[in-house]
Amino acid sequence: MTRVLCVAEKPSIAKAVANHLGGQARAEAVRGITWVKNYKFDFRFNPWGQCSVTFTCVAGHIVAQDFNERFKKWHSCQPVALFDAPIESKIAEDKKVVASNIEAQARYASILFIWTDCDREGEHIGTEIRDIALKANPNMQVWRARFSNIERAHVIAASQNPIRLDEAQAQAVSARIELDLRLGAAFTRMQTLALQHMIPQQGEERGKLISYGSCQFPTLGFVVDRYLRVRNFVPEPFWLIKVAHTKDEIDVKFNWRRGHLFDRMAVIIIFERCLLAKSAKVVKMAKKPTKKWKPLPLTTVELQKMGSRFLRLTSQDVMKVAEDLYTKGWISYPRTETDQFDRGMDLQTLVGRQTQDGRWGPFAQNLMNGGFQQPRSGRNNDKAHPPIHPVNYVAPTQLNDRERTVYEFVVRRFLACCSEDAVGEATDIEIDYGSEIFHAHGLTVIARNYLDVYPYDKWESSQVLPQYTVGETFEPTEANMLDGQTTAPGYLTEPELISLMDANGIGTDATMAEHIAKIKEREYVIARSKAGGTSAAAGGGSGRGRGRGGARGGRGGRGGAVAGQNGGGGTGGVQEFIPTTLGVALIEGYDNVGFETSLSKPFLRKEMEVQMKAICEGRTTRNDVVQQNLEQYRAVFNRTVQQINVLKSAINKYVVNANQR
DNA sequence: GCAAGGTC
Repeated sequence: MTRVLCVAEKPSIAKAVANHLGGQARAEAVRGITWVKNYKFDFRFNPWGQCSVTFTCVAGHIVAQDFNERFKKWHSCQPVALFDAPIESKIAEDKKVVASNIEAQARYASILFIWTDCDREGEHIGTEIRDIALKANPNMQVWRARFSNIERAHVIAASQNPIRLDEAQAQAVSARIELDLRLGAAFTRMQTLALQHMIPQQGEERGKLISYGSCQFPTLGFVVDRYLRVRNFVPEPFWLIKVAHTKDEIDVKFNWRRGHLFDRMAVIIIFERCLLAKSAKVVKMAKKPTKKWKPLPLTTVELQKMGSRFLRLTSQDVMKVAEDLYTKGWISYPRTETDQFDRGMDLQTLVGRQTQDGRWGPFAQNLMNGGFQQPRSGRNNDKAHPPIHPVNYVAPTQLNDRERTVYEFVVRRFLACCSEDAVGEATDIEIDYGSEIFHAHGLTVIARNYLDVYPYDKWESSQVLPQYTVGETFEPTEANMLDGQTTAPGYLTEPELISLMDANGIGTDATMAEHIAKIKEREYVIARSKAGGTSAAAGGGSGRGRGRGGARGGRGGRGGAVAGQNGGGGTGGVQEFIPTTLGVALIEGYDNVGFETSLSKPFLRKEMEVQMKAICEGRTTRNDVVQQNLEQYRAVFNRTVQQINVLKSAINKYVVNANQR
């Protein structure tokens, strides 16, 4: 019988697929690792006939790249040499057993069938698996499965239609790996060696590590950018007009269509015109049905944002907890970009499992009794994993505090997705008063629907507005000219930072939390709990003043010290980030080295993403991209070394001065 | 003593 070796990217996929293909596949243990199993079964693949199958897995990348011995030691060479020092590939230390398992299994098989995730990294991991297998058995045929979820029929279809590895995608990843390694190591060594003697440190033998990474730096850049905007903020006065009218014993407040103006004289003139007009005329009275849409299916990025906003956990903690819940089988795979459920997925069964709960059971039961609605579909599909959803029911007593809050959130979100939009009635009234338009808006919530199970969204009825008719005139009870001023934005919060990283392609859903943790660890930023923290279910953004002034903010924070030393953070509300003196100095230093795009800006990472796509589409090659980027960064590198005093003076300005005080 | 990416 033909022997086929199947290899998935992770244990969960191997197990799920093996069981779909092989019924209850026999799981053989692998010496030295508990989490890899070799599943054995017979299966008929159309192209190859009846086969004896071994289904195993790796766990992400198996091959690691590093500089060779001669360049590994920090003082063995100039940092700039790392731009072209030889790089070696070898089996990662902690993956040796995984690799030898593949070698051993490959010796008995004539076909290698790769089941890594269908994304770029998965394609590269596929080539790693192939290289290891072919070394042990050069005669193997190599195939790959194309699948986008682990639903039974889909998996079986994939098993019958093997395709080839996509070499271009693997090459794109290979370019990323080389660039991240060379640039990360070169800049990290260079700036650490040049600057660390200026940074005070306590106790440690070696000076502080001042790392550079293509994701760390833009992440820090976002924090510093916001910080400078807060510091440089200049409040700006504005003026506005408010009108009130009492009808049917209801006090109606009308807001000015223009919002507010920054010109006092203009407002005075307009206000006088209003007063002269004496009476106001109703120009619009509309009642119309309105909805608050239920949330989209849950992605990783959204989970992290909601976690740091409502669950009082950092993004890294949310991910850690979600991993645990996944490993224990309570929720689905927590790393996904997909916000649409597959049409074929049996969601009702999953809803049914939640009916036994004391908190949301009745709501779930209601969905089972006919209230179920297909979830909305977002625009993203990573073709590898469904949105995050509860898989099995687990009682709260079986979980620790953090697990309980994350599980509760995942379940409530899922039930909300399977429920109905909230329904309300909006009332809009517009009046003309002295040729100015003022409006009042009212909302009556008619059916809360999904809101009953999803307390993280707020939608409340406002005061009931009285009945007006178009054309009706009245004399306002009150008309006032008020003043105010724009207020500074707050420091960058964790959900805001995650949104920025996501929008700019900094890191992946699985790594964003790590980058945030890293800039904390490097002491580029400190996190603290935002005063007046967000209660478990407060609304989204606080409606802080968003006047013209808010958009200002050039560069160059006057004055030295930035953040205090007590970086507690942890309990309380949302985390907000404040750069340390070191963090500000690094960003300002690189901005002042004055290369067209500073290392602190997200453009470079975006550009790399664009080039990776070009490799995938065959418009360029791996080597061209690597060479061209190295050349470009080498210019920045050389210029930075030449002008190292620019960086040093930024460090002086912030760090040294701050410590003298 | 460097990075970012995968996952356990």
